[in-house]
Amino acid sequence: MTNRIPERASDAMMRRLPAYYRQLTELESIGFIDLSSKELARRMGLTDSQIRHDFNAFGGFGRRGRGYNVALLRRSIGDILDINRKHKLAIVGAGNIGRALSMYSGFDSQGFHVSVLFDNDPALVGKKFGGVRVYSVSNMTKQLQKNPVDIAVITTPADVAQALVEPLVAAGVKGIWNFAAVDLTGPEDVIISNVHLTDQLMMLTFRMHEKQVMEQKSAWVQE
Amino acid sequence: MTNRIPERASDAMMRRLPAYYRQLTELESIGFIDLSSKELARRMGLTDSQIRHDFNAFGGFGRRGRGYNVALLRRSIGDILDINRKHKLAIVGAGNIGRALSMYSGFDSQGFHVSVLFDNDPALVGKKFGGVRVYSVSNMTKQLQKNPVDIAVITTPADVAQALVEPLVAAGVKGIWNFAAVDLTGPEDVIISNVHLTDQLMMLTFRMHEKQVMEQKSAWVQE
DNA sequence: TAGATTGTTAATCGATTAACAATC
DNA sequence: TAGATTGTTAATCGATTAACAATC
Repeated sequence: MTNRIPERASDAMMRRLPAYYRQLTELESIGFIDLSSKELARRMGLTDSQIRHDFNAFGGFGRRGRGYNVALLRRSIGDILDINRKHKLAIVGAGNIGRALSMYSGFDSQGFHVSVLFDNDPALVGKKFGGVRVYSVSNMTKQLQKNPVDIAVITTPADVAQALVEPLVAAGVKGIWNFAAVDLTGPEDVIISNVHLTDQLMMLTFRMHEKQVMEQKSAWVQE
Repeated sequence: MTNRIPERASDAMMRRLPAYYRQLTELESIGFIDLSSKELARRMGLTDSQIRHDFNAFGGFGRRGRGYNVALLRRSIGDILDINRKHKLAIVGAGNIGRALSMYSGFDSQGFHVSVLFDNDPALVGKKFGGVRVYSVSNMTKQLQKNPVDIAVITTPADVAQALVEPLVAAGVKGIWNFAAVDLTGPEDVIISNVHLTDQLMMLTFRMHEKQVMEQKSAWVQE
């Protein structure tokens, strides 16, 4: 028997997984029991072939001739995403973004629980935002030893962000969601996602501009 | 002469453009004048071939034997991204996320200026966050006629988000950055970017879980 | 059984990388 | 001129789509 080490999923496929999960949650809630790849493809703007390919990369959850059981499929994709359990989050940086994320209502319902905030500002330490208490960064290691978290969200100024990675990893953090405007690096067994909010706005203006240029060109050719 | 309509850039390439821009801004600030694709590749973890390919899709900004002039290249990519001019933003929804984004310091320095906030809550109307005044959503159309914006940022509850698209588009908005937990749709000449914050956390847990499983499998095979 | 639809392999398409002539 | 490095075409790689046998 070969113990095939599963290949790393491509970024393109990974990005589809939460979308599948959302769509299936929606379909389950409106009473769908069975679902064909064709119907799911229609709703999501994908091809049925791609959907079957994606699901099969993780083992195949359907029945020939019948389609997929929506509840089972949703649960299976939840397992793949590892969201059928709770995840604890620490937010480091209790500024605007950090406080907003700690009060964001969409996380808890998906099993993401913000359990602690950290900040350097003595004026913020001891305060609570969204029911989450702010601790001093100087007590971060001690605090995370008492109450470990899976994921750290970094919302500090860019210049102090990299220095946080080492103590966070030492405290057992396995994933970092970084909103500071730098590309953070860390040990290879820790997943780091660098968000770069302004990049997203730049991609928006790029597509806006691209569309505008294409329309001009297209009108010009027609003349 | 053929008037080739430029092809739509792939998502993969588009995502590299802001990263190029950031890297070049950094290199310019530390005094680089010329730069080879090889050196840029090394710094960004890409191949030199891909970099030359990317730049050439937009016309080619280098000189054989010499490399690229950093300042010129940065400016050229800024033109492609359309960020060498100011963009005005309206934020619709003055809740946690909306207020945080209005106070976020990273936008203005890149030419993204939040000029107005809208909210339904009478308790918020008239207040200011980050120097930006909150207006009632019922006055949105009138207000945007007086002070038009390029981009709308939607940070409302999911159930009211879609209804905002039509009036925003009618008021001249060409791009929508949507943080509400729905996929918004609009006319095809408007660019809509649906963020889905929880999707990003799910992708993080997916990679964390994937890594964990791969390590277990790998250890198991070695036994 | 007949019709439907998966799981899976083969074909196609597009993106990345390699190679090298052009030229600074 | 010799060395360096782009611009650009060709080769390769990987992802998407098509096709169809398996089977509910």
